[in-house]
Amino acid sequence: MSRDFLQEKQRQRAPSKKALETRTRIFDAAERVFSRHGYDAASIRDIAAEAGVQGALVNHHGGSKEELFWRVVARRADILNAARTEALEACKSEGGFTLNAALTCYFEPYLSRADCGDAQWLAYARLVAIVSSDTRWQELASVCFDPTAMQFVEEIAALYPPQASAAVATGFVYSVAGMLALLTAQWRMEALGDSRKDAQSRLSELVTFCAAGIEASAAQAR
Amino acid sequence: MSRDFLQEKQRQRAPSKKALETRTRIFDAAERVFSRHGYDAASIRDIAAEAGVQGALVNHHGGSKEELFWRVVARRADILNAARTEALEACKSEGGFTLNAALTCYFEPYLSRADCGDAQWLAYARLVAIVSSDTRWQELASVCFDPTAMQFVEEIAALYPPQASAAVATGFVYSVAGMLALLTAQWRMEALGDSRKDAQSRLSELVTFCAAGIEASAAQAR
DNA sequence: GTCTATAATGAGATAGAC
DNA sequence: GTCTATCTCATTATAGAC
Repeated sequence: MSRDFLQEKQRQRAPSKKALETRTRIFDAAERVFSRHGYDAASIRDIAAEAGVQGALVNHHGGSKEELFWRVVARRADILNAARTEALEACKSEGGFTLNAALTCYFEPYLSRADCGDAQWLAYARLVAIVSSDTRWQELASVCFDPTAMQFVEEIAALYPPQASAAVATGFVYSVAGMLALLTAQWRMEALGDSRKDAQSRLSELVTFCAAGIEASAAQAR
Repeated sequence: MSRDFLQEKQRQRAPSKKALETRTRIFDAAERVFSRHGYDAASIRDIAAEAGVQGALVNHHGGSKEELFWRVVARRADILNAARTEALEACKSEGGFTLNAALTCYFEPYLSRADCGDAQWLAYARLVAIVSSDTRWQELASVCFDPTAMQFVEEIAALYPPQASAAVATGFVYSVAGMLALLTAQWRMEALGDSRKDAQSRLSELVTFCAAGIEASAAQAR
């Protein structure tokens, strides 16, 4: 598997408006079903039923099951990465670049979309968690997420001496794991005694947690 | 599904030595196959082949696929929880109880087994990651992991004023997410520029990261 | 682009002999 | 306890009509 098929092949003619709507409906349905059941337990039939189309149409628009998953993940990754990079650039040009600001620029574009009631973005969060935790999706992760993550890691590492850069990279992975936990493991937090709900204050608490963690790790590596 | 079947039902007579070996071989094989492919993508046939037995025998010893998964997860959870609680008690009775010590008591029993070359414990790490990140295994997690986790959360929360307890619970979930990331996402750390390997120093860095994070979150909640 | 129908495969589970 | 054989079901994917 490679990213090749993510490039739409040259079409004979532009797709009709109706076809595009159907395709979007299928991709949205796939996103929800994959997020509910995971990759393997999700079936093309489930996805077709959720989208209100026939199974064959899912294959037509999405290709094989694995291709469909790649496409669904890549679709929002592009939006997300653009928002993250843009926030980072804005932050740097305003001269207020700090560790806390960098983490906020990375987390916020995601959390604001997911936490504020958009079911599709919330579903997408679980897809990212799946991709991030399974070596099976290593190449997909490296295509969709690593370039932007690398950019952030380098910017943050520049705040510290060179010998701390490995600690920063690891701290960033811990931070992303924390972000995904916030999106997918609130049930565990509740089970352990945290029933707070406010999304904004959870974001700021996550940033506090991760920034302190990276700061301490980098200081120890000095 | 409930935990009922985790209680071995009364047997007519004690199982033979050979039968116990076979059972262990099947459980070990299931652990490896589940960890490689995830729950859904793992098949009973794969597990049987890995154990060198017939498929029917897997059902005989493990019950249904879902029961088998429960049993495999519960098997090591008992060992792990005992080691964690014991370390915590030892630490308290020596009077050296701190946040860092508590986190070390929770992480170390796991990481020392997983990082130091034991393939079965390493495989088990991925099972825990699966259980912790999917609401489908919510009940399993609450049976196997929540009681001990709760104990640690309460001990840690006692170090802070009451209004910080929710932040401590959330910080603990972030910390466990970090521990799982260390065990299952080293490939991401390498992709982002950390190629260090030493297990002992990674444990101490993880503790540094999480302790600083919890400390800062608790301080903010004050 | 969309549908129906179906091919081809592999899954989990069990019956019953030994 | 262990094996062989088989049942039953669901899966992905495609062929071909419209």
